[in-house]
Amino acid sequence: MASIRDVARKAEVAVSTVSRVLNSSGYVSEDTRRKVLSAMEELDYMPNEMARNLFHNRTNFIGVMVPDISHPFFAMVTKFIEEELYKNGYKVVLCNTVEKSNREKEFVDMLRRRIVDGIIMGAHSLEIEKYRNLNLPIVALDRIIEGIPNICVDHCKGGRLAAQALLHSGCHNVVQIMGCRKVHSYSEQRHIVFSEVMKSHGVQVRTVELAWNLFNFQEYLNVAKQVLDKMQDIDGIFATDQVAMAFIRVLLERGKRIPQDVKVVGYDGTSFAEGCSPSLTTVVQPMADLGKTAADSVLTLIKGGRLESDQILLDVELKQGNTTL
Amino acid sequence: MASIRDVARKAEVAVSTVSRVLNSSGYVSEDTRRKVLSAMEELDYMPNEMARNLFHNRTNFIGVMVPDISHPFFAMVTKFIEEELYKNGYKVVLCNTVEKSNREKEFVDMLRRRIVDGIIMGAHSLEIEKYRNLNLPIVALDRIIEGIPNICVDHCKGGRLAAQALLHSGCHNVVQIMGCRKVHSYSEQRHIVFSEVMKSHGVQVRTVELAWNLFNFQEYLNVAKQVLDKMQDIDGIFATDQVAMAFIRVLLERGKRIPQDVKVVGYDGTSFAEGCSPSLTTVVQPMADLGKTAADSVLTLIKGGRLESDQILLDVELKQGNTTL
DNA sequence: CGCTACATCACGAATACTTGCCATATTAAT
DNA sequence: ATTAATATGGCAAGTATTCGTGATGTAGCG
Repeated sequence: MASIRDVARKAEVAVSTVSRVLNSSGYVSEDTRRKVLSAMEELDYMPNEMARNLFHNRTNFIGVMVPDISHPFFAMVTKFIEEELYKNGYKVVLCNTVEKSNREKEFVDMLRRRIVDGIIMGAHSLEIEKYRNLNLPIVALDRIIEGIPNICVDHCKGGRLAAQALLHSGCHNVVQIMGCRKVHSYSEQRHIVFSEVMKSHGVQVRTVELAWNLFNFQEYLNVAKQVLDKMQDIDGIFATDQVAMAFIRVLLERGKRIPQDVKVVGYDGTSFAEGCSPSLTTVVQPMADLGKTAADSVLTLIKGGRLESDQILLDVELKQGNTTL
Repeated sequence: MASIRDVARKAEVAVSTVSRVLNSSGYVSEDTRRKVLSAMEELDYMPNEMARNLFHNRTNFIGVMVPDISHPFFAMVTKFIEEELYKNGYKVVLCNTVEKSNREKEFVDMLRRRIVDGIIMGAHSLEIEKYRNLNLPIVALDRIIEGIPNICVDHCKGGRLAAQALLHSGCHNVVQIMGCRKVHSYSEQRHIVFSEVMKSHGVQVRTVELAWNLFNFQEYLNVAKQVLDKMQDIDGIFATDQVAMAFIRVLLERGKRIPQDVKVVGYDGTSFAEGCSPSLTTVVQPMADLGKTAADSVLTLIKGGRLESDQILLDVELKQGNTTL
């Protein structure tokens, strides 16, 4: 493929002149300009971005790390991240981490090897110590890593909203399904608050913890069956949308009526929740905002700026569906 | 950050020696080797990948273009693409195209600017002419572009399977919802075959075409309402999972029983189909295979190899749910 | 012991490609 | 003629790799 040198040769000018035409910088006569432009066209020249990047010491890539891109929540957030980054001239390098814990370290190394300019860390990790206090353009998505700014969702409010929804619906005996505790996510908060609120109203709460890195609907169905086998008397369920859907399916199969017999509140607000029948009452996370804010934050860090706060907290809302009263 | 020069200086050897240690090539005495290694450690040196790439003229990036990463089908396929590429030392650059038709051209330009080594084109396009016969490492995912190899799904069989499912359930009057015809996708075939099979059995088929780039559940609900308003007598529906879900929701809201009154067959086999209640009978696309094959195909092209065929056709299966008899 | 031949090791220069700064050259205006 | 503005060229920087070449060291043979 043609290089800037080939263009220069063809247009009979110096390489630097071609560069000037390319970047519309400095002085170039209209005549030369045309010559260069037509040489470019003839040779079908495209500037080599790698050489450019080497010079500028940037890549315009941002690494986005998620546990599972096929999970609706992460897919949606990633979509908004991509959109915002694209608007700012950056591209997304995608990385799935499920069941590959060492990839997180690799990913941070990508930053140090100048493969990406920044990282949005939306993944769950078991070895956060590895990249503490790196002081590189990294932001965490809904996770707490010491020394790394995070964009989180107000899970306390989320837990409270979920609790209130089930309380209003008259639940007395509920179960909540939470992610693996080993994952240092701020989202644990919602289960703590949920529990507190429920208990303060005299409602019995049982908590079931999922295994690490579980993102598979069949597994969710198994969990639902096990839980419902063990706890036949529950009248309320709080879990992420997908897990909630699995419970609904098992409950309906067992002849329970929703919401009359059992109430269900989801968490996430993915299209899952609106797509199903009955539609799920769920705590909606601000995925668009989350994505945009995360993107803007890394960009700020890359530009050498500082974030206003080390923790940005975004709001959640309850979306009423037909699984609660 | 430290460069190879800094390491060389510190270890008191030539830059090229450091390079040899780095790449374990050529002769390096054990002594020198140790010196270099410890200098690297001390300086926390990481080779600059950009410079490497410039020299080798490769980036180890593959562009993956999808209309909407938040759509479960594309999210799932992307996941498998990423997995396979990762195994082969490549990384995914993600690009969403919905409502940005010029991005496809930009994306192909990325190839020519050496930003990515290859492209998997899973997007719908209105201007395929732009990158016909480019002879670059591009493969199309379930789309037909002249001169570009494609990995497709046997939509003929898919259409037949869907038709048979509705026939077996005793439908007499069905509607199928198809994507925008402007999108040159091989998936049109399923609707043609579906129609043929149904008609050959004396079943009336009506076809509704969606607008271009429609990936939003609310819109699907609107379409479902409109269609059901207009065609009150239909007893069978064939559409992609998400659209099918919208129909189910509207049907249930209107007091119809599924599958007694209306049968529904989906297409895709995303987790949507298994997550909902009633579970959807659907034609399952081989998403894992699709992703892996697409990834392997670009890699073959990048290595200068040739694909066995310009069209690779993957199999589909019917997954029986509770929306047909 | 000394010389040749070969293996081993290290280095400099060239390469990849673009950009930015400095220097030089040309033209026009005062 | 001097200054300013315009136009172009040349070279270095940015970093890692590879190749050719020179410099050692070692072994074998006469």
